[in-house]
Amino acid sequence: MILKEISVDFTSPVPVYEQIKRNIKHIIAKDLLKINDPLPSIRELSSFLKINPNTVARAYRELQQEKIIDGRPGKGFWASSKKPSGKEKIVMLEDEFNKFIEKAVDMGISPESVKEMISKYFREEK
Amino acid sequence: MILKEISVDFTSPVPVYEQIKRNIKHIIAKDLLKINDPLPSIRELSSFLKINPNTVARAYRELQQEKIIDGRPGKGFWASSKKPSGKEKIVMLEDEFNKFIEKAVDMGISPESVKEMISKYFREEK
DNA sequence: ATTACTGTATTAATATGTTGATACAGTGAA
DNA sequence: TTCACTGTATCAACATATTAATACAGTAAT
Repeated sequence: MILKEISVDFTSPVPVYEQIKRNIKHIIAKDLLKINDPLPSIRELSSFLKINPNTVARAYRELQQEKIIDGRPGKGFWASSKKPSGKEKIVMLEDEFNKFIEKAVDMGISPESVKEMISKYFREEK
Repeated sequence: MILKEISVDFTSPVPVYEQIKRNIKHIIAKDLLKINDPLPSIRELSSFLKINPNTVARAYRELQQEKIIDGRPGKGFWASSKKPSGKEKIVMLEDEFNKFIEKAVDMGISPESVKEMISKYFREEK
């Protein structure tokens, strides 16, 4: 069971439902949860974490909207077989990159410097 | 005067003080405000925008903490001569880029795909 | 139909973030 | 000092976001 893979920090400014989302995403990314594998039920996870079911429900609902997982009343939730395609993910990534570029512009950094910083980043990566 | 360069959208979810910060940053980035040039006083800008002085004060205080501007009671605020150096800005940019990469990892996107997406971005830029 | 699980909806409590009302304090010129 | 401007601090009002209490509804096995 993947329950032990999930933990939250109640002192963090990051909302609990958001921490749960990240946990699940990591679990799926690491392939600890394959297509159609069941997630812990909302009640199971909420009592494990000692939080309200609605908090877990919100995390699951948003993951469902993002097509990461799927679920139905009475059946629970499972890792979606319609996970976002590579193409869809790239579109999401482009959106994030645009936000990053916008921040750079806000800082008054030239596109050339941004480019250089990134080249350096990938060059130094091991 | 740079007053006309500053405007806020009260229907936006972005807080007014944040909009003011961005305005000022853009103005300085575009060199409409050079080192030691005075900013409108807190009261002047707040009455121009028809908002509370505290809202402008918050924007100015945070810009001061970011070393973008400087100021003193009785003297007003002015564009800082100690604006973040190119090196400091690059460090800030690297932090932002790391967050971006972390998001990509969260999405389960390989570093190669990220690299490719970015190359494409700069290739298509005009 | 009953049981024992599932998720869902409604509403309230709580925490946090944003803005405003108002009074206070620093600076420099007349 | 007095005046007219600066920024600052305190507190309250308001909005928004997060979490909880609680009741409701779907599914499947018995």
